[in-house]
Amino acid sequence: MEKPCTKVERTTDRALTSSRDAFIGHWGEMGTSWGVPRSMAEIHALLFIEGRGLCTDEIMERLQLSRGNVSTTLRQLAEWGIVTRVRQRGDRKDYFEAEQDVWTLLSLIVRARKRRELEPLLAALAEAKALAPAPADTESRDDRREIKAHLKRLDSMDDALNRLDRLSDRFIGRGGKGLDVAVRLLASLL
Amino acid sequence: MEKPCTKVERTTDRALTSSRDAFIGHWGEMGTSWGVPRSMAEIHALLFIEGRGLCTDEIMERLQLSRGNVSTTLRQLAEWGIVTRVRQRGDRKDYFEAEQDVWTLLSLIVRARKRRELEPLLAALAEAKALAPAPADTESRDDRREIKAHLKRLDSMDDALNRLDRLSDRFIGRGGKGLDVAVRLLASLL
DNA sequence: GCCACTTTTCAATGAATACTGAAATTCCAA
DNA sequence: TTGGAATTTCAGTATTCATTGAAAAGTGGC
Repeated sequence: MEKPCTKVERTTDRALTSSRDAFIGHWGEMGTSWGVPRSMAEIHALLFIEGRGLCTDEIMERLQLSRGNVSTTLRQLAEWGIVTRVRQRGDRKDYFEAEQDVWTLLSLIVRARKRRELEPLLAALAEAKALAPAPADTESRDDRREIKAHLKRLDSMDDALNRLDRLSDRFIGRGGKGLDVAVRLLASLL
Repeated sequence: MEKPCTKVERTTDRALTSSRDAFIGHWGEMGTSWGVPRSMAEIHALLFIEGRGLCTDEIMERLQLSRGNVSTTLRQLAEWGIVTRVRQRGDRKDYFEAEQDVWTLLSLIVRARKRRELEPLLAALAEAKALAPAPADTESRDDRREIKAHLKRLDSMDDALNRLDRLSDRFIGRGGKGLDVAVRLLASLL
């Protein structure tokens, strides 16, 4: 026979689950528009919002994803440092838990994308500069002007991105609270 | 018969073009990993690096894209404010030119994405909060604890994203140099 | 108001990417 | 070491998303 509290328990759980589902759904949605596979964003959201370590099977079950997908995605999230693998002794399964501090989380995301995308782009800009002709005296006046304008565009882009690169090194590099500090600093300065 | 300078001209042009192509290619590549269609990033890159107004046909020709694609993409870029439509009198064609100031460009990008993605996410977080059960006295001690932890997660996320939202309003909202100022400020503070 | 030209729309196509699931591999407790 | 449990890999499949191109709508000059 059920205790009276069972009913209450169930509605509580149901509400919690639907709140979590809403978060997971929207986080996944956001992911897609930022070039992150929906299932990766969802897995991360699930781990974040549960706030405890989950094993592969729990994640598969809850999000209805294949084992391969979950395994691969968890490894990537772990590489980015957003999720950590935890082993419980006496249990062979791996458990995964998500970084719970939001500023640390954001830092980790920014760091990963900076490495994967900003740095290659900076290299590419250098390449484009190298490819450009030098504004030598042998060129016509118009050519020299055009070349200079071209180089100026590349330089201004390079300069801005380099600034951002260095800034993120300073405020995001290693450790968690740098971003938090930077944001509070800026907010206080207005 | 060719004049001697023609040869020089051509190599200059070729070098300029290959430098531009490199930029366009890499910018397009970057776009895809940020959820921006390759052709959109390429069109923007072309307009930026040419630094002058181009018409639809020139863009189609240069990037080998269909008319429909170019037309649609230009309209979106114009909506974002990254590109402006210019009409030359005595010519029915529309010409498009890209914002040339990099900080203004970055501001416009941030602003557009904030509207399209950050703000909906904030609304979604509010929804998730509303869906969560209240930690009422009728709940068991454990339930209350779990509910509170859940709300705390949602709140910390909400708080961080709201801060970013307000910061960007302050430094990015209308006008171009806000981002530049913010970045220089932060850089000087370290 | 008509004609020539330009832009926009959208259903169909194609390309890229994510996902699956079963086989191969690794791992560890006994 | 071995057996069973867990994880990883990967070729194939599905899905999603960008792109095309032709037809429709719009636009301005005459």
